[in-house]
Amino acid sequence: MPPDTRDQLVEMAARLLDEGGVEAVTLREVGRLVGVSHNAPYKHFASKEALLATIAARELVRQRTALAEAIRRGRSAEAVLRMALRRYVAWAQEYPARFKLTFGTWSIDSEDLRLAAHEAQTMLVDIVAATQEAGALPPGDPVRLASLLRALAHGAADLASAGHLASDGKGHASPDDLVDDLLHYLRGVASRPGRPSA
Amino acid sequence: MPPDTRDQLVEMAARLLDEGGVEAVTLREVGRLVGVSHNAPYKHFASKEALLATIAARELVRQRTALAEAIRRGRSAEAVLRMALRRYVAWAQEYPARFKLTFGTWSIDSEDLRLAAHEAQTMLVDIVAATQEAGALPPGDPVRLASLLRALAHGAADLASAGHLASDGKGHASPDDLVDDLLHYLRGVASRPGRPSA
DNA sequence: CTCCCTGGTTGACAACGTCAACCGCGGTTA
DNA sequence: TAACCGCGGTTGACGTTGTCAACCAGGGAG
Repeated sequence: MPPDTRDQLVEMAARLLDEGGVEAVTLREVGRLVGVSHNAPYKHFASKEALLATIAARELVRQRTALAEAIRRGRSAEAVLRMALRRYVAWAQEYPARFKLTFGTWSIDSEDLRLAAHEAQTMLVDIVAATQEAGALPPGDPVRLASLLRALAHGAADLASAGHLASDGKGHASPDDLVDDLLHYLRGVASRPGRPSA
Repeated sequence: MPPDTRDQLVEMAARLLDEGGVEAVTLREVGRLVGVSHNAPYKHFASKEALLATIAARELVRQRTALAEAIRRGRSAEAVLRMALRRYVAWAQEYPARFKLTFGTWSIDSEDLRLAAHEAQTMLVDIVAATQEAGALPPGDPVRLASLLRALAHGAADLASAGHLASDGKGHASPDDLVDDLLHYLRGVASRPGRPSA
């Protein structure tokens, strides 16, 4: 069978999302572009939010896949970690609307979404734990350390994509720079005593 | 004069924003609540986005004021820095919609907005520089270090407010915890060699 | 007195999300 | 074979929204 209508709807919605942000995604326009009536999308998605959630879930699955691939090909654990964080910020800058949608507040409560997000997080925690064992990160709860790294990558990407990083010319730092800085600092403290976890 | 219509509009819009998120803010409802006609808001704001931008600017100004106050009363530079970051994440968690609006992508290009944001950033950089001099942060470009700290606080707050931090029970870390972790690590590396700035 | 700006009104329009009703076709089943 | 049913599609309608246009009261400037 040729790509069925549902796939085309998701694809077109993603295109609109990339081109004009989430507010440019309208069910009627999506249907129009696919060549069906303005109400056809409702035969595949319960609501506009459900369609957006489908896009977000697809994006999370892709990210998990890319992460698995990075692990498979990566040399050292630290290299894999750096690559994963770099990929995260690069993706956020190339597709800011998808990024905001995927990691913004989900208006719909989808099991797919939660599962996909959980899997991606678990993989990151594994990478962090491996990097800790390699001595390139300080010891401590790997979940918490992964949260720290993820929060920094997320914040840097979000601020950058909103144009709130380095307003004036001098000390402008890209999200990549900030990720590198943090990894550098953490490696510096890796061989020292004192962990923050109680 | 009693609070003029414009102020009431901003106030009501902020209330709607807090109660139901940005999508709950509608010009017509705002006018309704204030007791004027559905088109009265257009006599004060060119568009819905302009009204939202006004709220964001107001929020930024308040933040700058609070920051200045914290500097005035703070004991050590490090205490002021920690307090500022804590305040940031606490505010984000108490008023998530204002937070997303204020630090999200601005759909309108207001000079007020840029100026207010720039001032707030400058104050943070000053605090960071003072903390560096006190030896509680590693040396290096204070602008870049401030970006690092801000990115972490922002990312942690954003992920938390979207429910993407610590999905499973075990290693759940609050934004405050992550801020503390980062400050702890940075203090640990403060007295060591090796700065990331080239 | 007249003019005009400010802040308010009502009315209209197009677009959107969503609901309801209808419909043709393919497969299941009696 | 014939009746049936659900899936994917249609058209039409409703209420809400952002926004534009036209109109209007009143108060200060000339």
